Order: sequence, then C-alpha cells, then structure tokens
Amino acid sequence: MDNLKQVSREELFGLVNGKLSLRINRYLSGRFRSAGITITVEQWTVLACLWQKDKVTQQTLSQITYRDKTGMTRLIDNLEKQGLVVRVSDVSDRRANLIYLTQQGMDLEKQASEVVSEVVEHVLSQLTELEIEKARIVLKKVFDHLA
Amino acid sequence: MDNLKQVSREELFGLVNGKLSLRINRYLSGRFRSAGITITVEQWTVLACLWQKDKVTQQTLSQITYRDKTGMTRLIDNLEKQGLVVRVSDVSDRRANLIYLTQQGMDLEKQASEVVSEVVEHVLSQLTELEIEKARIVLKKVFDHLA
DNA sequence: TTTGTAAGGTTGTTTATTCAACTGTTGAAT
DNA sequence: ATTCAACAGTTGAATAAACAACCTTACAAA
Repeated sequence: MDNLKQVSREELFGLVNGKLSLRINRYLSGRFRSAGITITVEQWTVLACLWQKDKVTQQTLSQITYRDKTGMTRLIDNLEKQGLVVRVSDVSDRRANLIYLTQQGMDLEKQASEVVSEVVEHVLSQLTELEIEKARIVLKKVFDHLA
Repeated sequence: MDNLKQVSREELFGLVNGKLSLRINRYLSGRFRSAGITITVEQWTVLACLWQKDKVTQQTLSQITYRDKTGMTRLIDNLEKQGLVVRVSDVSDRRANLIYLTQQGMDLEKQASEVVSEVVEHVLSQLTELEIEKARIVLKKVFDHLA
C-alpha cells in the first residue's frame, strides 16, 4: 500500500481511537466547571438520556449510551449520591431498577444543555454543513460496523 | 437552525465524544487478548511511541500521546511492572527520566503491530480512500481547534 | 551566592471502564 | 410444582484520566 495512504489511515485511527475524545472531554468538562455544573461528561450523557425520558431501567441506559451495565451501576451510584436521580425498584419486575430524575436533576437540564450547545458549536465551528454531514455518515458507518 | 442539521451535529458530536472510541478501544483490547498480548490499548499507544524512538522523557511521551504527565507516570509504572520498559534517570538533567524499552518490550513490537494493522484495516474497511482522507482532514481540524 | 521561578515527576483522591464472579428474579420446559 | 437457563443488577479488583498539592532539580536574575 501507498505510504501516504497508510499514514492517513493511521492518523484517522489515532484520532477516533481516543485522542479526539480525550480532548473534547477535557474541553467540555472544563466548561461545565466554569459554569458551576459539578457533573462529569459521562454523567451528562446519562442525564441527557433521562431528560428525554426517565423512568427507564439501567439496562436501557446502558444500551443507549453504549456502556456496559457495570459502568452504569457506578454512574447511577454517583448520580444518586449527588441527588440528581433515584433508583426505584420496578414493581412488575423486581430485578429491574427504574431510574427517575429528581427535581434537582430536572433543574440541571437547561443550564447544562446551554453549555453543551455552546461546546458543540465551538467544536464543529471549523466545519461546513457538508463536512459535518459527511463526517457523520462516515463515522456512523465505522461505529455500526463494530457493533 | 434546521432541525435535521441539529440532529446531524449532535450525532457527530456524540460519536467523536466517546461513543466511537469506547467501541474501538473495546474491539482492539479484545484482539490483543485473543492474541495473548497482555497490554492495554493505552499502554500500546505509549509503546508505539517508544518503538519509533525510545530513550525519551516522560514529558515527551505525554506530549506525543496528548496525555497529562500524571497519567503518564502511572502508565510507565504499569509498563515497568510488566517488564516492558525501564526508567533511567537522565545524568545530564536529574529531574528527568529517560524511558528505555527492555528486550521484552522490543520483542512485543512485531506481534502487536500485526494485530493493530488488522484492526485498523477492519475499522476502516467500510470506507473508501477518499472518505478516509476527508474524514482525517475534518477530524484533524477539530482536534487542532481544541488545542 | 542567594533567591526566585520554572520544569520534570510523583502522590493522593475521585471518577470511569472492564472483567469475572456473584445475588436475586423471572419465566418457561418438563 | 420443580428445575433451570436467562436476565437485571451489584461487587471486587485492576487500569486509566483528571486535578491539586507536592518534591527535587535546573537555571537565570539579582
């Protein structure tokens, strides 16, 4: 294979395999901190699901966020510790916990979503609409292929 | 803003901010395991630097891999524990450690690189050369913008 | 020479990810 | 009704990331 092609492949691989997400995570995390929002980026991904629809199982949250259930257990532990969500045992299936937002968890939505919107704009500000759409399609293809 | 555009932006953001790297990391990690290579993906990124050029400081490794120096300290701790590298105090600047590959660390290169090559091919197999090159440029732009 | 500042690393603490092993519940086949 | 496999979730242990505080060394200005 052509050497330039090889370098291009490896750089793309390096970016999607950690470098980029490390940097974005740091950036978003810093913006949360500046805004006085004391949650982690990972906690935000869970809350974002719940803001769409709460009263769902940990299993469901795991699937939506592509995390394993062990990690979800600890994320919920920490969210619960902060008083943002509560676990309620499902009466119709006592194996399952339903996760509810608390009032405090609901109250966080507006402020956090504003920060995230700004960050998304900042991160994508260098790209044209066409580039965004094409990159989305390409990365989604990679993502689905690894399912 | 157009709603479809908004969804596209958010999906792209979600992919680069964690989802994709989580999945790739899991995949590569599993392939290392199958091949009997008992290192983590993060350790591999450090070893990959050293295979290019060892006898460098932890600071240098931090910069190349975009990790902070604290994380590098522990990564080197673990690599040293496994006998893959050694710290040697730099005689001309006693603040610095120079990191050397051990024979065992060198011996790992061929096997690990083979696995990584296969994984890179697998991950990018759904994409044309043009898509790869365009995605690389786009993501690099995002990455540099966050520096 | 003394002093101040910056640089290279380490340590402690919290949070997150992963694996393996585990508990308890459900539901279906016998 | 009993049994058993599958499912939901938890726990323990290892590795990793981020931040703050710290130690030691280097170096330049006074």
